[in-house]
Amino acid sequence: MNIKEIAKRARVSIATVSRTINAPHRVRPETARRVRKILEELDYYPNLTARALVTGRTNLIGLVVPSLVHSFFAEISQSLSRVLRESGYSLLIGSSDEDPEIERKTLTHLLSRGVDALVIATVQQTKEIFPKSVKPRVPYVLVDRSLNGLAANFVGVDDENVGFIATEHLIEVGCTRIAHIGGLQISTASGRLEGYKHALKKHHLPIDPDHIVIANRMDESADSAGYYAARQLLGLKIPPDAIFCYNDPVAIGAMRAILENGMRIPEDVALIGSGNLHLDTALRVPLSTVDQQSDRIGECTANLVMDLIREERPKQPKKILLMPRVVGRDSSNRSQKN
Amino acid sequence: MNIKEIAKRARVSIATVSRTINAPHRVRPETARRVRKILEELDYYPNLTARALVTGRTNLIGLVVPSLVHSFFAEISQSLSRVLRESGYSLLIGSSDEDPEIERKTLTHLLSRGVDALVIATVQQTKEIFPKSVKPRVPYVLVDRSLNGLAANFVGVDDENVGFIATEHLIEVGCTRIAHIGGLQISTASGRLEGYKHALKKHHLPIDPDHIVIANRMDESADSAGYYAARQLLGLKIPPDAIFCYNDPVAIGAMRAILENGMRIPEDVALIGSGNLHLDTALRVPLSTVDQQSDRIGECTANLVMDLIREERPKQPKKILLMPRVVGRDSSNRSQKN
DNA sequence: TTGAAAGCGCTACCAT
DNA sequence: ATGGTAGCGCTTTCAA
Repeated sequence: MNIKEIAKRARVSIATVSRTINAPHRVRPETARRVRKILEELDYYPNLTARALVTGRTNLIGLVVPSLVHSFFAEISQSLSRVLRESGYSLLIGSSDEDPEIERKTLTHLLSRGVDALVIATVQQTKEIFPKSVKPRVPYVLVDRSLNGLAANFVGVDDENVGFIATEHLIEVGCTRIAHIGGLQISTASGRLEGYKHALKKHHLPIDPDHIVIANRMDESADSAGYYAARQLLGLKIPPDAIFCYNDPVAIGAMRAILENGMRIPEDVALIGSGNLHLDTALRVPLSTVDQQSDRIGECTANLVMDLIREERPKQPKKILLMPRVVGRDSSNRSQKN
Repeated sequence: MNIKEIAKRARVSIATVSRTINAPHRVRPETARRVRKILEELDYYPNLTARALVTGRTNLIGLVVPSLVHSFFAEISQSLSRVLRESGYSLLIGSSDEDPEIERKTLTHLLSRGVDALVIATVQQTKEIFPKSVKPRVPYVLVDRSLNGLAANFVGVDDENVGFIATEHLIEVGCTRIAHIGGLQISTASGRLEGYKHALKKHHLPIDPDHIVIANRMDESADSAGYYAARQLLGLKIPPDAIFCYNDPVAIGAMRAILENGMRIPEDVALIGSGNLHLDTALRVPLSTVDQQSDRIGECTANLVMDLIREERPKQPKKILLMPRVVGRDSSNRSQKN
């Protein structure tokens, strides 16, 4: 069923059918009505592939995330998807499985598909996120993770701030030997580490290199990475009395290690993560965390993306920083003790 | 950058360029080499929209899930995405937000986009999942939830079996007053309910209507639905000593209600859910569950979908049933007591 | 082995 | 207000 068939049945030209669909005001009401009737009778839906080919716009937005299973990215995808859908866009989702190589291939593929814009939570660490000379002809937005020295559109939180308020929170509840389980070398990890150090300095607490451990994975298995990192910390001669974890999955692994070790949370070791996942409250010990407004990230990104598409010529990249916020729960609740 | 430009620079016709890309054996090796060189120099990637228009195949698979945030569907999406990507397909994902109306619109939209096949975890309850007379011209596969009386391709678990083995597990650990918090009127919910009853009958336990409560939501907020349903059960004169929950999110809510009520799990009330979510082990009480092999669902679906696309003429619909399996954890571990 | 050309379904321009 | 038609970038005959 195509526009030609409709035209034949309605005894008008295909141009008129097209206008009835896309610019009804340019068709005589009576004609439009007749065409519309046929359209409905035959349950016609335009072939969006053909439309895309001629207009040069697919109404497709490409999204690349490290993992769909990680709630944080799932939440972003969900809200992004909702807002875009309401404006007639569809989401072409690719998971990079935390692999830079897959991410690059996926980006190339999405570009080849003609997406109107790209949204990327990158796992790459270099500025050249696109394969050499694959200059994206479309606007793109980085979410959650930014890239040092790359002036790109960005939506996320200020990670140094995340690290700072999380650490300061632990200090405020009375902890003094605060460790950090960090992530790999990406912006979010280094930002949070900086914030952590910054908070310690401000409160005149020493920065002990032994108290900083890097978890070697941050995807679904961040859990076990957090577990081993925490064990390492607990094995120190003077173990920490608090741990700020890179994110909630890491914190969940750390929680397991601490409890297995016969220690109590928060009495012996207080714990805070980041991301504010849905299930945080249902955990062994309800987990304190830093809320990163994942929904808002999705919404803001959707709106930014649509703005970018509408723009004629690329403007100055926009950075949208959302405010992180500490959500205190049992895992850091030492108020009774201090 | 298009095929025409390549042809000009390589001093061949566009047909030859096309053949070099799609059927190299039909081009003289020397010519092919020359063309390929230009292709690489200019970093050419074919316009897949144009290709789709002429071939009639987009290499796009549409996926509609009730929610991306629900880990179970996220896991399916992830594995589906991986397998399809490896075969050159992309996933066009739409979340229906548990709303049948949005689901129908999304389906129409995806069809309009020309997806080669559809994968649907439907929230609809009638056989007519497609809007009236929008006859899908493409194969589709239902996952997780089937539809009574609709002979469609299906991949999922045998839900009656899920209910049966979950309930029997509770019986085996010594529970006798076993309640069920069920889901809304979809196949998975009614299947599990049947299995629950079946197990009770087999073991000569009474089926008490008061012990069957229906949670009115099953998405992210299934948590709170489970909470209220459990409170209702705990308020009975003789409260149950075990609850089989429709799924893990519901069980998590029930867990909260039980603990808040000052009762112990599993000593006072044993608990089992379904879905085997990643975080089950990290919960307040590690949750017993029924594993539904979400990864395998994704993989099987991907393979089935590709088979269906390759088929010339639609064959008999295929039903792929995976074996559910009880995963016993603390929440039902009453072995010491019995 | 290669090239010319039709045509996928649609939009957009120009003409009427 | 409507129709004719070029052409988006590609694949696929058919001819040479």
